[in-house]
Amino acid sequence: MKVNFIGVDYDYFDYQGKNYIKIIGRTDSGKRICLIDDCDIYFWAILKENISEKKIEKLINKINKIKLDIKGRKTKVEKVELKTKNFLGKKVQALKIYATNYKDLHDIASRIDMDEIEKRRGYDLGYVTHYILEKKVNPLAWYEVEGELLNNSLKFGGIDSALDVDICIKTKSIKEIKEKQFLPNVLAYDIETEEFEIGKGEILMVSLVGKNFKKIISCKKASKKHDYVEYVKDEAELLEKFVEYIRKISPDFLVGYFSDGFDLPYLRARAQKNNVKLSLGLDESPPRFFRGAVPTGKISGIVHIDLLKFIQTAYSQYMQSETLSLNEVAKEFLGDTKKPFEFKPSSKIKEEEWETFFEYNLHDSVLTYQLFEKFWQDIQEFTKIMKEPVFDVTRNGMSHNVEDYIIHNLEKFDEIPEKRPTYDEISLRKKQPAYEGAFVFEPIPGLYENVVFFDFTSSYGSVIVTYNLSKSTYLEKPEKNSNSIEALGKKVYFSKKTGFFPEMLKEIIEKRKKYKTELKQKPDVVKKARSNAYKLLANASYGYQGFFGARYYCREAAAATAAFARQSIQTAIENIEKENYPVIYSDTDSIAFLREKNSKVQIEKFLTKLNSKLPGIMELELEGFFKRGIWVTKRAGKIGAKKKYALLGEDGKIKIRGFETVRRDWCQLARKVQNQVITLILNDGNEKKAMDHIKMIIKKLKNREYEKKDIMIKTQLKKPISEYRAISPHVIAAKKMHEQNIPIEMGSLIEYYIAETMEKKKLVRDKVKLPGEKGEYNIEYYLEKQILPAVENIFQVFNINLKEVIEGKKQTTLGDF
DNA sequence: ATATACACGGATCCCCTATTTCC
DNA sequence: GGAAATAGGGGATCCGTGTA
Repeated sequence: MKVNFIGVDYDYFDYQGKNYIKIIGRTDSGKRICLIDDCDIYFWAILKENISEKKIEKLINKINKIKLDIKGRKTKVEKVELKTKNFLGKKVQALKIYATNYKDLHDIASRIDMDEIEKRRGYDLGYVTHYILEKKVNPLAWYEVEGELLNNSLKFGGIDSALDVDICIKTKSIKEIKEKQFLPNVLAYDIETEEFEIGKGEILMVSLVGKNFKKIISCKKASKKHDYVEYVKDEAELLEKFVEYIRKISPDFLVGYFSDGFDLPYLRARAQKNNVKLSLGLDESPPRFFRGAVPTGKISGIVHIDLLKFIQTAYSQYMQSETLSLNEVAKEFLGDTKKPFEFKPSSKIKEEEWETFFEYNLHDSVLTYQLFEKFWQDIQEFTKIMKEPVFDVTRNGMSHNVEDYIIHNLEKFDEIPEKRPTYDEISLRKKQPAYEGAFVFEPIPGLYENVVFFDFTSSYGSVIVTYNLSKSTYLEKPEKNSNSIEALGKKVYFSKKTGFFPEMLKEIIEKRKKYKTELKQKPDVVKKARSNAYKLLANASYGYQGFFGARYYCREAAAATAAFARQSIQTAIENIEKENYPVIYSDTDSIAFLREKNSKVQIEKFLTKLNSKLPGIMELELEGFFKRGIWVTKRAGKIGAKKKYALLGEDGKIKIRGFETVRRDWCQLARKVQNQVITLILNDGNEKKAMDHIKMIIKKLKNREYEKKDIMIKTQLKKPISEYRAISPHVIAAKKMHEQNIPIEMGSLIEYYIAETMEKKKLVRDKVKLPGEKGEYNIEYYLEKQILPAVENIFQVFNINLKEVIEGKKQTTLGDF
């Protein structure tokens, strides 16, 4: 039988002691298909140098005889081949050791500790990755498959009858074909529960939203019934109905928001309690959970996606939202929000309120569904580039993605994969002191006109490529013709023979450039997603080499990258100053300077000239021209504050970096006022209007004209309450919330305000009150600790001591405020 | 558990010294 | 008068959140 196929969910199983891959996907006619396949199983034993042929032959014979009987499984070395390969860029002789079962590779490897063997590698990739590498059946790519149709067959223990698919094939041959359209069947879901703690209270309702499908299952009755609501008699029936609908719809993707951490584990817990089998898998298996910071929930044959995780790694750094709550994320990407609903115990919800609750619940799934549509393109590109299944790609962090990319591109270099670091190695790496990072220029506080920003494109990435910095190119001993620099308190050397990591990164950067240009010429969603994926990959590569968990960890390379980057930026600054452009500021890879009377064309010419002198793929680009920019002093002292500035663009847009305005742990009022002051000053070029404005604000503050929402302070709880050594205001607020049974956990955003107190209290934390608590805001605190600190150093730029002005005025015209 | 360092600034912690309180 | 308690100053540290 021949069929066109795309792979979506990857899993494997053992049959008669051997491993088989089970890929669930679709045919081009939309049929659900299961593909069964296998591949050679092997790992590598890298030999020491200069081992005689005779010795090798003896060694092979010895290894060939290895047989194991462990974990109730008989396994053996099937064959051994001698190959010439590369390991960390060096030519090596290695034995390719084939075995029966992937899971036994580790045990076999530990038996092979002969003297002639230097290293053992390639047994820790996981069967799915190993299979994808071996057979090149990449997720979300199209293939023409030829094989034996299993129909009520006894093969593999009757797998085809046990699986809820249209076609089940044992693969004979497989060949890549041109990309076809794939419109996945997607179902979003969301549950509402009595309690927040997993499994503690009953599930009140479940909503399911697909392409042309809307459903609420609930045992609570509303006064008016929408046709999408389906009543059930109790929780057990609700769970059964939920399973029934999912089985009927059989989606490729079941999508939730924070569903790894809440919805799916909650459903599982309640199913256990009600003795209902949560047989969501195509083989009717219940979800399996894997340990982690947040456990991940896997459903056999259906890809369970927790969108929150993907957004976290792929998008959060470019987002405006202050939290990654469904509400804020939907607001930012869809321009839509959650429906309003005030939570209370279900016994207190009136009949007419249930209707609103249903609408609320349904809309959460609608938002989740729409967000999936929004990110589907990105998920596809990530999957295709990393060549790992959607389930993993949507959950992995960026370092993991970088590593997957490397592993799936090693073949071109004939490289044997490096192993994952052991626990001991990781602890050792973690103990290493931090190495010197980026250079930041200390600005001279002031208001400047005609500011230009130059940026190094993919700065760290370009440095790694240009100076060939990686684990495989690092030279333990100095060599003459090499790249070298001071780092980690010594001189470090890197070979000039291009390593595979810099080479891969070069390709990533080139691709990113290519798609970015194409995108500019003719925008489309695929190019946008692709360009973005390569951009993220390029940006994460530097961090990867310095990350303690990386297979290709190289502290010297990471430190050298930072060192070469410092050198590059400092040279660029010198060259800009040499042309008599005053440099105002610089941080890591960007430089701000004044163009004074020079035209934009002159600046662009100057940029070309600068670029002609840069080594390798180092390149400066024009980030932008700005009408004005302001840099301020630090709170204490007179020196210029780094990482804090504001710009007025040519288009009139204001760009604010680092100021309290952009920090969520300052109250709205202080942030808004600071923003207004900055805007007024940048637009007018002086502080006059800003001064009037701030006086008015202070007056209103003292008259208590502001609402609670303006003065709420939000701070995230980063660890369990008990672990805090310093008891700061937000910890006190969290404690209060805990006492009032308001659900909080690590990661919760704690909201509180500072209130007036009867007695004089010294510590701020003694004045903390929760939003619900009665009290009046503490005028002195908000003036002295929020409003004034936010704007004081901005006025300092004009040599105005705001405090003196305010207090001075107070003396002359008492009662003015 | 799962990219890096640099930086700001609030608040508390903690040590020291001076002053007050207690006996 | 001397020891213990308290207040306050100031640097160190913790903590959260930014920039790149």
